[in-house]
Amino acid sequence: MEYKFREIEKKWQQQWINTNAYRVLNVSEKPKFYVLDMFPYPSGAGLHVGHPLGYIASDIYSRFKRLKGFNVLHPMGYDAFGLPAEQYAIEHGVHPAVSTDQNINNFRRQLDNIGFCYDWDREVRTCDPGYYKWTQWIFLQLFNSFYNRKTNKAEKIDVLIASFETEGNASHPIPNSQFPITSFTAEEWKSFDEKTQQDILMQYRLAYCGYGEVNWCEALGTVLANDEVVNGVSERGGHPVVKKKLRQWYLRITEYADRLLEGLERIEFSESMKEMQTNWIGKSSGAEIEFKVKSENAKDKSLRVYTTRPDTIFGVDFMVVAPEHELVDLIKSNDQATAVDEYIAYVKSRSERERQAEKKISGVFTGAYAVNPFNGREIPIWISEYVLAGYGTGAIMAVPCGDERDFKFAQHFNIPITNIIGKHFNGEDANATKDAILENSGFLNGTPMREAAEIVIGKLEESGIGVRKVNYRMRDAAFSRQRYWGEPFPIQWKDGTAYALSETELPLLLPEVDSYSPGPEGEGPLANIPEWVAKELETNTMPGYAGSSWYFLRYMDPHNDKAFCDRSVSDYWNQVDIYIGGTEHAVGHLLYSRMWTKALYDLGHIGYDEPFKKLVNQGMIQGSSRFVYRLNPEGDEEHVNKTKANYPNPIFISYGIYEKYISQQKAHPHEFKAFIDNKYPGFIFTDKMGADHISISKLHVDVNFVDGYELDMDAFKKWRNHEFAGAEFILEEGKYICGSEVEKMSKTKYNTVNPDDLVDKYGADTFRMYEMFLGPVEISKPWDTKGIEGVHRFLKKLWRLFYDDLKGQVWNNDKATDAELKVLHKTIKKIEDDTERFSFNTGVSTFMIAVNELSDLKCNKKEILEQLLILLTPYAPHVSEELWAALGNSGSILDASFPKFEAKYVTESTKDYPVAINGKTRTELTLDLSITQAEVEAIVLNNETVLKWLDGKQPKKIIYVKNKMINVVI
RNA sequence: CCGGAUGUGGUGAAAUUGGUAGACACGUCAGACUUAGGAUCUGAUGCCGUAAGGUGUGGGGGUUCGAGUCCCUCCAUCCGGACCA
Repeated sequence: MEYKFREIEKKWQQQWINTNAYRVLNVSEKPKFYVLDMFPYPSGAGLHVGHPLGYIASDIYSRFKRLKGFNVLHPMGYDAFGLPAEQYAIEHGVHPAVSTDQNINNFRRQLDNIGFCYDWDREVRTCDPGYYKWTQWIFLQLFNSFYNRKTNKAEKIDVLIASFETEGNASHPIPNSQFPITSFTAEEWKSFDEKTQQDILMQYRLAYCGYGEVNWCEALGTVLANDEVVNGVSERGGHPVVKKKLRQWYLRITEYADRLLEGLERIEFSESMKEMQTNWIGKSSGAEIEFKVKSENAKDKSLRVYTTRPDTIFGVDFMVVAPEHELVDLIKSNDQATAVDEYIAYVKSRSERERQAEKKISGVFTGAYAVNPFNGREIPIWISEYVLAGYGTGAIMAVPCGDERDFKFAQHFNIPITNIIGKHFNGEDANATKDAILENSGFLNGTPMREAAEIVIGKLEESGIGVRKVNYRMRDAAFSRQRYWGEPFPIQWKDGTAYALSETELPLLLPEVDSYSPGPEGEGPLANIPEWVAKELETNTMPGYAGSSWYFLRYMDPHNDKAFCDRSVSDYWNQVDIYIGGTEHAVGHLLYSRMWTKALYDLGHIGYDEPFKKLVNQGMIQGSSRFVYRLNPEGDEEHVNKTKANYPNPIFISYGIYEKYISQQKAHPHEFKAFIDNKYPGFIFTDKMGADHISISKLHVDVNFVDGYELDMDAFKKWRNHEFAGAEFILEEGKYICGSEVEKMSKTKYNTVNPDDLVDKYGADTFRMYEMFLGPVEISKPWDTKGIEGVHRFLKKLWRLFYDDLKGQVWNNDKATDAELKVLHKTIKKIEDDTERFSFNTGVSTFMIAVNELSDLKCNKKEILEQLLILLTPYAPHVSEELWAALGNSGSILDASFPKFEAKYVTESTKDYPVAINGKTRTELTLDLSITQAEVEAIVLNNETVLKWLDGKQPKKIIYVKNKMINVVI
């Protein structure tokens, strides 16, 4: 009987649907376990072999945990709002909901093909009103909350209002220093009109509306978050991005900066992932110092700077302010006014990209001076674009002997440099050391730098000219898009003030629109709908990460229409035990989800403040592209036409020949000409100067008709509507060999491999095991289908332990021998270890070894095979289920329990152990591990070879290593 | 420039706490069965050497009876952040 994987897999997939085999209940006697995949954005391109890698890993782990007796939550859904569907709508006029739906159906079909154990009853789609109702609801929780710095958590805005009514804002100063009102009493609060009160409250809300510089992408017609902008262009599409002031919604994630940092210590993320988040948050501590300004045009002004190195205060040789700094216009001297204006005009003319790309030193002196508060020294104030308006105070104190950029600036403009670090400064490079003893530093002379910072901060605070200050690089997260395909904000405007809709009005449905193009003045498409605008509803929509910041909670209680997730349910499922996905979400999704979880926790809606206990990053599967090399006619027009007439068919040369004659390092055009002239006389043109004109195009060829590197020439001729039907090939050793390169897997590079094709050819079980067999889940690697045969052979070999092609059923009820039991129990132990530590590649190997050994032993015993199948279930569920039933078991193997290994079969009792002498030469002794240490010594010391080596000397010591090796030291 | 990770055969990779490096598979070679083989099975396969033997985990150094594994240093590759004061 043959292994008919197609029939088997179809049959069991249907059976699992019929029996609801993967239904998970929220009530169980068993301990819970939550395994989560990062849900996909359903793109039109469908799945390629790279996508399921993480899904297969999580599927294996879920099934394993189920066998181990856990109630496992393992859901799947779709991150369905987002730009590509909207772009598609603009270009093709198809409603995003329609194209998204189609894409989801296709994804689902592809996923089902592979045999995943998702509980599809729990599927979520972020674009579903039943889902985004709760996204809007959570937004309202954020809108109606503020961050109480006293209690260090989010609280209801009512708490804040009550506090204002009794004591003004003394306990809760306004976080935004730019806001015109700074402090007020209870009476003043009560006297404010409604609009003023609302404006003030907006300064505190966790989700708030404000004006700010945003990353505006003209091509996409929308605002992008910082992490969606890469090197000055949009992450998606690579369009230029500029800064623009717009009314925007924000999340006050900066209030959570410290807790986001602290939380990293409690969760299992990879070092690099933690590092990325830490960098993104960018916490630094230092001081803000106020310098009095001496300027002919401005009196009583002072310049506030932020520094992490207050210990270098005596090394300040100049000050630098950002070109956008508010003081610039006030303090510029009459002499310098023209130069300053010119410089600012120059800076404005430069785009963000130019500023990033060419970092040349530029700047201008303002003509004003700042006064060092400790020694009264007058320090020139400069303007330069290397100081950023958005960070700190937009002004710095420059210490050229200790800071590279300051040093270069001083050098460039010939500003004298004060050395406060003695021999640590060589006059040629700045030295940012903290180990120096301070010199030229007034009262700090002789003080180690590490101690000086504290002393300076103390003095500053004492005299009121500065404060200790912690700064973060992270900005509040922009939370609105001028787009259609996203969640509408449950916000209504009245007289320029935003009000929350009541919860009973949710979901606020996304309306139909006639056109997906932007509304007036950079507003979203919703601004084109008269009824929407008449009701003064917010015309922005939420960004892609809104729905994905909490989806892991919805899976727990997906059909609840009373709450986003019942508290008792989230208490049961608790944190995601293991979360699997790519590294690309390091500073986006993973940070936002953590913040939302913390906010929901603060407000009492869930019982934990970190969503993911452990994160596993799956590697990317790259494409391994294949190339063919086409010889093009080249030379003067006459020659080209002649060649085209003589040789109308495209000519392709094999990679080896291309390598030999053409590839850049070793081009031999003359030899190549001679070679080609043999077959195609006159093809290559040699001009009067004797130069050979050779033109070769390197073309991507579909990897699906290249076997390894060898091109299937017939398939190639039929490719792309017979575009190359008449192709001629110059072969090497009778074959056409393709060139190769590792690139991103993409349709345009013809290097995608569709899982459907592989499942069709080898079966889902083979496909699953092969993806795991490729290597560790975390490692990125190019796809190579070559080895899949080996895994397929393994499953066929397994099958033959049960069925013989001729004899039919061969398994029997004989009693297993010790040798057979040993194979089984060794395998149980190894599979348990491998699977538990996510080493699925060695897991697959372990099965191969087991089946090889059982084949060698000719073991067809049910007693052994049955247990082996249970182990195999997570990896190859279909074939396990089939053979499990064949052995006469009535229930599903999914409900079996993972076998326990018996120690006596795993630790061997007798074996030949090597004896090392001085760790070098080895000889063999047969020992029984049950004997005592003294007996071992006696045997070792009476061993002939050892005696010879000892040569009458006493051994210094005998070392026992792990019951495995014994080392005699002479 | 800073930070993180990784370097093991022709290839993907094992080696879980420092203990016989290269498991398992691909590929290659040889053989068996076969009209045939892109089916199946058996054997060989790190490198040098006919062999005995030597040598070998990016290079150099160190700790240890013993190092792929630990420490120092250099090199290479990949990823991330880059004017953040």
